Amino acid sequence: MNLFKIYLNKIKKQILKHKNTLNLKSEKDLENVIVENPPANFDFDLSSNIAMVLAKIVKDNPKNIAEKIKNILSKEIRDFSDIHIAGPGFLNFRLSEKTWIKIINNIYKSKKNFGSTKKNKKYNIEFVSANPTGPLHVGHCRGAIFGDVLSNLLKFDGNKVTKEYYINDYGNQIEHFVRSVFFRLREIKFKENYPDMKNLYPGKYVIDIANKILKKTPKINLNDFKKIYKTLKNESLKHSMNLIKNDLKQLGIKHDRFFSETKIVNNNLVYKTVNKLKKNKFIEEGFLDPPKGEDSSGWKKTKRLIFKSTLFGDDTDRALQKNDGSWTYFANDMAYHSDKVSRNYDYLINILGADHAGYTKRISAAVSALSKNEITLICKVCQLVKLFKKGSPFKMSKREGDFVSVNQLLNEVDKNSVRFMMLNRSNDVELDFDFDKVLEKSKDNPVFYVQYCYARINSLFRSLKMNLNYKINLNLKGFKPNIYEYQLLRKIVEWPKIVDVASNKFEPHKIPFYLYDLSTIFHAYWSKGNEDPKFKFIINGKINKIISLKIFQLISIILENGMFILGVSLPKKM
RNA sequence: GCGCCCUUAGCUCAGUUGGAUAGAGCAUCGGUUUUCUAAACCGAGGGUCAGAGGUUCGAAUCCUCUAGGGCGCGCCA
Repeated sequence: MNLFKIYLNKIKKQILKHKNTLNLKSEKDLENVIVENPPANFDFDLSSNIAMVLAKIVKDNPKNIAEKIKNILSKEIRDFSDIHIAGPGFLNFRLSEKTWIKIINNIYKSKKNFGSTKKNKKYNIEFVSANPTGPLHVGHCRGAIFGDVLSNLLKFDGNKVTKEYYINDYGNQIEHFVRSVFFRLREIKFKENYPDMKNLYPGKYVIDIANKILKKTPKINLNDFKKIYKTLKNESLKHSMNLIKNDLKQLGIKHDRFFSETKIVNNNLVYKTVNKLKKNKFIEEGFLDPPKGEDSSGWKKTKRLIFKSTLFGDDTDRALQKNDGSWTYFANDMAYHSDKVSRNYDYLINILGADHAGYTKRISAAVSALSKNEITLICKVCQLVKLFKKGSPFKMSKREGDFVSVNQLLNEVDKNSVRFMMLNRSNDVELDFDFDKVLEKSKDNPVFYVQYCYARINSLFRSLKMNLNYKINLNLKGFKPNIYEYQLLRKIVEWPKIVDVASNKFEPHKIPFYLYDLSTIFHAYWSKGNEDPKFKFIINGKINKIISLKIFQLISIILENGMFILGVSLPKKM
């Protein structure tokens, strides 16, 4: 139900029928033709650049061509009540009232599906994947919400989506973490001082985890770290993953699948993956040069397995083995992605933080190699979140206690505001997150602005003692939208296009921006009744104009669909 | 040194596969409430789209170069 696509096709069809009149050769000539909405100061519904595109091909004046096209279309397409040539050769179209009624009824019928096009693809989205060494902090929030909303968006657009979390439960960081728990346990049990060692995790939650473990197994043997490592690791990770899952739950996020790195190592998936790529000569033994611009004094030039990622657009080839011959993080991740590739998705998406942007080329290269260039890994990088409090920035540092956890954040700020605000920017730009601003109930806070729009519509129906779904029949006689109502209608039919573009380009931020714009036009119209009583919706307890109510129903459908995608609440009363 | 992202109004940012007079919010100034929710609305001022070239009917958008800011560079995860 994308009006612009529908009329693009209708127009193309008619023009091709008359291609001899216009000296056209084939459909290819119409490739760059678009139909979109004209600028707001034109009182028209649709606009096309077709005459200008054709001018280039048939080497004629765009205004002459526009005139010819206008003649053809006004005879062949009955939906238009007016066609107008403007500017350098744009064609502007006004839809007839009859057509509008048809469109409105169609939208109303599609309801929950309005805006959705059945794309029917299978996606895998990996996001968050934070190290299971402690609870989530604010920095994780953006990617988490981005991934969740992108999933909602793609699902709304008719696709199947698997939301996945890769648990990095292997390697040095984990050992440091488990050691931290170990020392906390000794601290509690033997009153030993917690050692002042560089790599230990300082957070209080480590003590909580130690206490939980002690409660469950009070007789745990704490003499030999190596001996109890496996058990202790399992227990510690279980607890830290619970912390993370709980944080995600509070944000309204639930993954479909958790995939463990340890499992990859234990099941020899890395060997299998490496052998596969060795056959294609994408992996070979060799030497790497030390990285430039960094201190390379500790560099060891030894022979090891190397993935030739430069064959797939990376800047340098990548090591798969450490000095001791064990696998690198990348080798394991490659094996993990090999598993994802084997699961037959149409698209793989990874959501990463800005600090991992440098990783995208090599992992994309890996997916290309593994899938014989069949599958593209799409990496979306979320830039940093800058935190503000009372207008001034405050820095988080990884050192003790100096970071804001998701838990703390949600103690201060409502989940709905957090979700909306985190998406109210393109993922490519840094985001200022102001604690005080999200608490405000004003136009400063776009969440409330959009919610208020819905609340007002509901209030209106309440005043009329009507249900929001009250059946309203339109007929030509009563259908006389005013200029504000046309503005709203024109905005309403943009919704499917917004969803389409947002989902094609993986840019969920377009949704909140659109909802805000729609709300702006609504609030403006609402206030017109203050200036001029003839714009009031209720006069003497009765409906003034049927059409405005119908339009508000359409708006509420969009707000419901949009906020559903964002995972933000939509109260009927505020 | 190299890679990714960014540079649009005083500030924070949108800008739909290249389209018409580049748009919002905040801030500033001035107005609107006997009324369906003022959590709102209306008006005013504010621009060399970082700079320079190029591509073309047409560039904030595409290409090249330059300058500035952020993140990163592993045989860590």
